[in-house]
Amino acid sequence: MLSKKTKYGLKALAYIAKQENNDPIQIAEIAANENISHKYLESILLTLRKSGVLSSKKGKGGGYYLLKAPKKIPMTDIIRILEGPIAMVPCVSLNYYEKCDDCEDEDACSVHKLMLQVRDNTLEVFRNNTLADIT
Amino acid sequence: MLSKKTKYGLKALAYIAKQENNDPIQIAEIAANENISHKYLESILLTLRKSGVLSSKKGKGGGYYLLKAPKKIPMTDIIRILEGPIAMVPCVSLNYYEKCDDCEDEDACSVHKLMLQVRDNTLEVFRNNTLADIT
DNA sequence: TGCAAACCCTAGTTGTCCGATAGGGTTTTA
DNA sequence: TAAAACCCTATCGGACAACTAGGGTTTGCA
Repeated sequence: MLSKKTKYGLKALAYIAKQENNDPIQIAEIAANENISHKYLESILLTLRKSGVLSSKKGKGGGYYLLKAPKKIPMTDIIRILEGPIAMVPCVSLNYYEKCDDCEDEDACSVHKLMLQVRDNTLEVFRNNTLADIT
Repeated sequence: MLSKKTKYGLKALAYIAKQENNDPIQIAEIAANENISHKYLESILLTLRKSGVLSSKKGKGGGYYLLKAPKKIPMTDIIRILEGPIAMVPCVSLNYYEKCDDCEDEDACSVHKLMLQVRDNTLEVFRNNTLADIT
């Protein structure tokens, strides 16, 4: 299941990317248009800023804006920042690999093989979609 | 993330399917070989029995056995029983559809479109794999 | 016929994490 | 200099995952 955090984050990014120019957009505007709690969205955008997807301008007339062109921002980046691993089990994760407590031999594990296939397919979708594609 | 419940369930089913004949296999044997807590596995197998994937024989020499041939049991069935929806958001789920609180127009939702792609790809993997394929 | 092997079933427990809220602090611009 | 806006930390309730406890019931075999 996709967390609300990721969902809200994606919607907010899409909202920002939709703008004609790259002027800063205020949290309040996004929150109102996408039906997201203002404070909660704030914490999400903060995460995205710290990860280098967004930057912000303080003070009156400030807000958040993209650091790169939407078509240069693949979904894999955003999902990994907000949701964490794309794989369904840590033992097939590229960026968050972890060995299972049970099962000694990964190659012999039935779940492992299946989840590898799922990961590859999901990854392909996220790699083929940029922020520009979902606006 | 795949729950342990699903993971254990898959491993147990694969273990049962691996046997030459269809004699009942005891919980204790599976638990020992797959490193799963006996009691916890018991509750998982119970779920699978109630869902019609497994049947069981009581008493001495009893255990669990498959009701159908492994190649007749698609992963979609098992995943849905143990994990629930395959989709990452309820609004793109075939079997567990639910409207989002936020977003009025699904067709205009950026997340919706993306997650539809993910669902279709994941579904394809689960449809193309049966229990026989992961043994 | 009795005992032990095995499944059957319901509840509870413990810990973690999501989703959100509270309450301020700091910076900037008009 | 005041208001607008982002910045940051802490907290919290509720839900859920992952077991655990503790028995009940059925069955096969000596």
